[in-house]
Amino acid sequence: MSTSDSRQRRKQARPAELMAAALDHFVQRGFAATRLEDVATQAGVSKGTLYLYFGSKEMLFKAVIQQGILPALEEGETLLSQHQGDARSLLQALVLRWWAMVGSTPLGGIPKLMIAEAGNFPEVAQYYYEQVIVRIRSLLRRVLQRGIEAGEFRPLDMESCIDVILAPPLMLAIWRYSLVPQGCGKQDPETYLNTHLELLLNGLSVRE
Amino acid sequence: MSTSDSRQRRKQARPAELMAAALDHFVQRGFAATRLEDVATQAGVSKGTLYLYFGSKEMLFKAVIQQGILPALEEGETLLSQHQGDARSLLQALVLRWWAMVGSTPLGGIPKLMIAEAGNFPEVAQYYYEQVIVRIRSLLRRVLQRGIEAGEFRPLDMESCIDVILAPPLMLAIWRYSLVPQGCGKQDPETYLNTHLELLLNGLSVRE
Amino acid sequence: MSTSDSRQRRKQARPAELMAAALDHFVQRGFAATRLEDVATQAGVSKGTLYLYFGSKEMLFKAVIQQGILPALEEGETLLSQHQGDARSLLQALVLRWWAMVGSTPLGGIPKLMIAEAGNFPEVAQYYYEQVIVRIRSLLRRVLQRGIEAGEFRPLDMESCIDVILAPPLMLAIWRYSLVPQGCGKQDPETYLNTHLELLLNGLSVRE
Amino acid sequence: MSTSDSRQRRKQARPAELMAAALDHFVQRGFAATRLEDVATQAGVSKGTLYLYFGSKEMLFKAVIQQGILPALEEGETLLSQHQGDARSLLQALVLRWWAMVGSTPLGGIPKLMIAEAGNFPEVAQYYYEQVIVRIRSLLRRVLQRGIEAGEFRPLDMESCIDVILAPPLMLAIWRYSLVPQGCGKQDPETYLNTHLELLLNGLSVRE
DNA sequence: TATGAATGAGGGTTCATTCAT
DNA sequence: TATGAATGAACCCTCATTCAT
Repeated sequence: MSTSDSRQRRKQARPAELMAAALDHFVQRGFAATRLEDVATQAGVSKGTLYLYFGSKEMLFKAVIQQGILPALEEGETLLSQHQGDARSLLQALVLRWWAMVGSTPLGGIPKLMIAEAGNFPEVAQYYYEQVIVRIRSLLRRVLQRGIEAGEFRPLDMESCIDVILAPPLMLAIWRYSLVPQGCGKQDPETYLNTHLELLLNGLSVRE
Repeated sequence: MSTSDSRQRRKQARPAELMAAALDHFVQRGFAATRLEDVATQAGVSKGTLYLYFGSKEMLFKAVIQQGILPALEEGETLLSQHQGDARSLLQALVLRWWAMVGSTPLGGIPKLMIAEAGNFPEVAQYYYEQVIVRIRSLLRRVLQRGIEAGEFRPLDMESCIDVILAPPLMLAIWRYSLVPQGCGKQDPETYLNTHLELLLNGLSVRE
Repeated sequence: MSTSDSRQRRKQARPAELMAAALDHFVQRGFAATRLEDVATQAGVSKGTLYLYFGSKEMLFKAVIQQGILPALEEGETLLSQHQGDARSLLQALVLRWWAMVGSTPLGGIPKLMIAEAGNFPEVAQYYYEQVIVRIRSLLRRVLQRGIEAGEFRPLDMESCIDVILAPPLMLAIWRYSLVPQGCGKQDPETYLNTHLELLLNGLSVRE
Repeated sequence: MSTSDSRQRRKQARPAELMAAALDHFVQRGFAATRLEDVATQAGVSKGTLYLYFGSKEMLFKAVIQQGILPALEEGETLLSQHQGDARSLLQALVLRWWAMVGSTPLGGIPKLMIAEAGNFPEVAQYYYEQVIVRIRSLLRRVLQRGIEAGEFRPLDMESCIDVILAPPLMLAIWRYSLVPQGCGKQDPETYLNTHLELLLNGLSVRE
């Protein structure tokens, strides 16, 4: 090859580095308040370099979202297809795995970002809804269905249940990128998720 | 009199009208992406008039937040002091009243706004945390305490429980101002809150 | 009126002032090399003010062209409809009037500008062609026709003749805004146009 | 040898290829609007390679002009020194040869380029004026002088005559690189130049 | 010699803010 | 009090230029 390895490797890594820096800033300040120069600086390059990889601020934003949602999806689908146990443990595993693989990583900021910017990027919101939310809901729907059929869970309004299952983990991630960095409140994700699951599974379970 | 009543009334109402318009825009697009001209236009005045009532965009923002959180606080405190029934029904009443009086009104957008802008306005976030979140949590803490003491509720980790109680109503409001306006998903607040309460109260309740 | 006269008058005059300054710069340096800040400064306003009257640099350019071609057209049409004499004197009058009313004024730079920027603004070039060139040619065609029918002029290839009539006055104007300002050559428009007409009319005339 | 002939030839030809590509773009879009990357691409090299041959965009521009004007000069001088016939036929030959050897080739775009960029490159304009225009005018002056002395031409203002002789061929070339490529108007150079010469020589000739 | 990734100055454009009326 | 024309700082984006390979 005519270009050196280190150079090649750098070129390969740049987009990911830039997207990571961009995610940081977008999540912390929002799209409009993020200065591309800050993103570039954080990634260790100059402003112009960004444009070698992303055509515009908006395209960078979209790339950040797209790249950010893939891991979550794969995790979920994989888990569901592999799991063998009962619905209770599956639900538990889903929530805890999501936290471990997504919520607790930088990608955990994407829900906050999408919420904040949905009004400015309707088509990205649409995309996020279809690719992420619809799939996650469908995944949870199948789990609930399985639990109800197995007599583990009470039959409750399915869609509402899904929302109630999702809300606490989502709020955990959102909080992490909004008030917590400002020194407001502390989080104990372990305890929090366990309490959520405890309450949830107890709440779902059939009373004699 | 040289100034008519209607004009007087108008002048009196201006700040509130401007804040309402500003809230609309801030919630929908965020602080940075909101143009003061749009706010002024929606309020039916010119751009310059805004500055007769608010010193800057930032001060307008802070005023919007401050005015927006007062009703919620009053509601909660009133309810707690007046309520006579058991903890279950008090919890239920709190959630449903909050939705009726705050969540379902334009003020319901404030949580989304605070979440989105906390990174850009740390001192507002701090203020919001102390004035709203701390109080609401303390309110819920008292309710839970009462329920546990009365043997209605199981003793669970208090702080986590509070988070879990808050998350679904909050998400309901946030959703309402993020993805739902983009045509993503539909909401049935009644069913949703009832399912939440059903699951929650069942989850909290002591098993024999 | 609520706004003062002087302010109103200023507002009214601004677009013309800005276009005059812009014409100056566009003609001298070309579209791309013209800095809007320079245009604004020359017009005595700030950069931002330009955008109160013209949506973009390109729209300013188009406005400059459009406003710039109107006077020339009116002149020509008026002259033709009013003239009573023979074709020779009409031709002479057309050329000299064009110089007096257009070529020697700042508008005389527009042909150079159009020539330089045609490749960058095809649709403006099209517009200029249809609105200016086609009309001028048609005007000259009628004059030549009249002269031939009256036996004043020899029958020559009409379209080529028109080009040959137009070229010297055009070059006179173009020169004025290209090499002459750089200190290259001097112009004596009177003599030049007279020589042109002398040669032309002699060249057109029928030999016995 | 380590370098093949074809590579050697390539290296030798590079500057000319680059200048040809640059001429194309400069003529079509102007200096400022021309991107060096486009020039390099059209010449089949990378952007950086340009800088191996030309120190800057401006130096490339100057080289293009300098290389572009040499052939025209040689043509003219050669023709004058060789010609034996009368002034009429010499004038005719000059115009037609210029068109054949310069005007109709890519070099025909240089007049348009010089006109457009004179304001941005005064020293290039100066150079062009001295090296090209002054010489061409002096050439034509000698021809006219010869014709007047031989009784072929009427005595008219010499400098104006030169301008009138030059204008139509120049406009022919300029048109070719401005409005014609935008689909405005068609050119028939043969007819056009013949009409020009016909009118011109008739106009110059002495009446009995 | 040739490449193309990287740079950063420059300029178009937006919009919060001011102020004369 | 209300207006809206004017301002200019800020920021996105382009592209001539550099340089490590």
